[in-house]
Amino acid sequence: MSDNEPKHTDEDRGSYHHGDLRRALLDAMGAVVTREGIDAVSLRGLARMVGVAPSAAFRHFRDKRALVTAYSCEAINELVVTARAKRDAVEGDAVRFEAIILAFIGFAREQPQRFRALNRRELVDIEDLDWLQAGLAMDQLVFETLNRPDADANPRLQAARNLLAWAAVHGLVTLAMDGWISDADPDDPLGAPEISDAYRLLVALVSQGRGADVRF
Amino acid sequence: MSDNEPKHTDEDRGSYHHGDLRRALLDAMGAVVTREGIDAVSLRGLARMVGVAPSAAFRHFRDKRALVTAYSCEAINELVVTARAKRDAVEGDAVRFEAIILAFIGFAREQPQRFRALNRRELVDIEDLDWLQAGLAMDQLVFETLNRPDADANPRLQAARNLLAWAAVHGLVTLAMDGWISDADPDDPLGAPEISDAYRLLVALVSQGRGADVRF
DNA sequence: TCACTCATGTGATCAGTGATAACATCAGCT
DNA sequence: AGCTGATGTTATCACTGATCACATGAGTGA
Repeated sequence: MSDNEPKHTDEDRGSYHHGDLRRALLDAMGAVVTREGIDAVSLRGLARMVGVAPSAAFRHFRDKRALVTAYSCEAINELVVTARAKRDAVEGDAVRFEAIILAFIGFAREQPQRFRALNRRELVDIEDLDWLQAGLAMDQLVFETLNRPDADANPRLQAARNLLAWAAVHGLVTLAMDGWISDADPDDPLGAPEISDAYRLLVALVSQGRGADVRF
Repeated sequence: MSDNEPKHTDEDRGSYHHGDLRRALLDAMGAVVTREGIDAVSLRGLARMVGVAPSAAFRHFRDKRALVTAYSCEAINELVVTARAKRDAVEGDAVRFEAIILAFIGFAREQPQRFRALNRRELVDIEDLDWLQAGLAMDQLVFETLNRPDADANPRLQAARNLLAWAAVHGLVTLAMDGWISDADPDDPLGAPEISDAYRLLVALVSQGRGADVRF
């Protein structure tokens, strides 16, 4: 073969030395995060996986924080895209609201380590423009779905409902993911009947402004 | 002075070499956590603060995880004690419920780094007996307060309400603490009017089973 | 075609980390 | 008095993030 590669043995290949080391590092990081969580990520480990010297990573990321930020960015964007798609696939305010919630819960349940990494705000560079933009997109998605026109509601009450809904979903997901409540029931869509009950109550509250008349 | 101490210069003093190195390490850790967060804690750093060789710490803690576990234990126990005291200082189910919630929110707002450390479940040894017991005490406190006798309520609905309340409070606190929502308003008891609104809505929901008729 | 340049990767090295082992020391008991 | 065990020290290891000088090769312009 005429293209005698350097010492790399992996499936890199591309134009330059490595091809796209930045991508390769992010992909390797994805694998590590999925397998062992974001705290197990090390620059040297990623470099080893990709077959490159540790210092090479610093050509593409100023420091580890920048790497984590870029990873977080991509994860947020993916979450936003899939959530928006699921929301836009259905009609009706209440259903769309529910679709968004379920998209978040689904993401958290399918890729717990990835979702958990998203919320480790202290690990990212909160000045990073890409990251800020991704966060903005997520906020916008959430609020454009929650803040639906609701003629006869007091706007302040409506805001309170939305924040409470956001917090409750976040809390349910976080508590389950961190092991404070079990969500291992395979028969239940949300992992446990109690969680599903709480979720239904929440939906009823936000959709109808009431909760007492939910039937179980 | 007849008690010629070893080379320590600090305010240790006690019976043996150091006095109570275990305590001193935990106290030093408390200082670091409060100032810079739990991720900034290093065994060597603590040993340096206390004026002792790094390896000395391993005489009192099997590894770093054990140290963090012990710290978490003490923090949980303190939270439980103060929350229970605040709850028992008032009368009436609804008021006691609110007192517990406010105790948790207060702890989180007054000692954010400490509270955040509490929730880093992946950092502790979840087999540790002391830690398990502390967690049990907290669960018990929460549930003995939330699960008040409520004759005419469907138990499943009641459980859903309680879980939703727990999750919502946890979510509000977490979101605020992690900077997803601002809670820096000095005029508001919970840090921001939106948070207070959401909190009032939650209390109304859980206390009365409704939310639509809250006045703002 | 040739030389220049800049992006990319290498190797050596640094300080800091958790952890372990061999050694030293002191308290308290017999 | 002397033994023993708890406690602390010193030395060392493998690992981490980070930085430096240096090498190499892709692409460009003359």
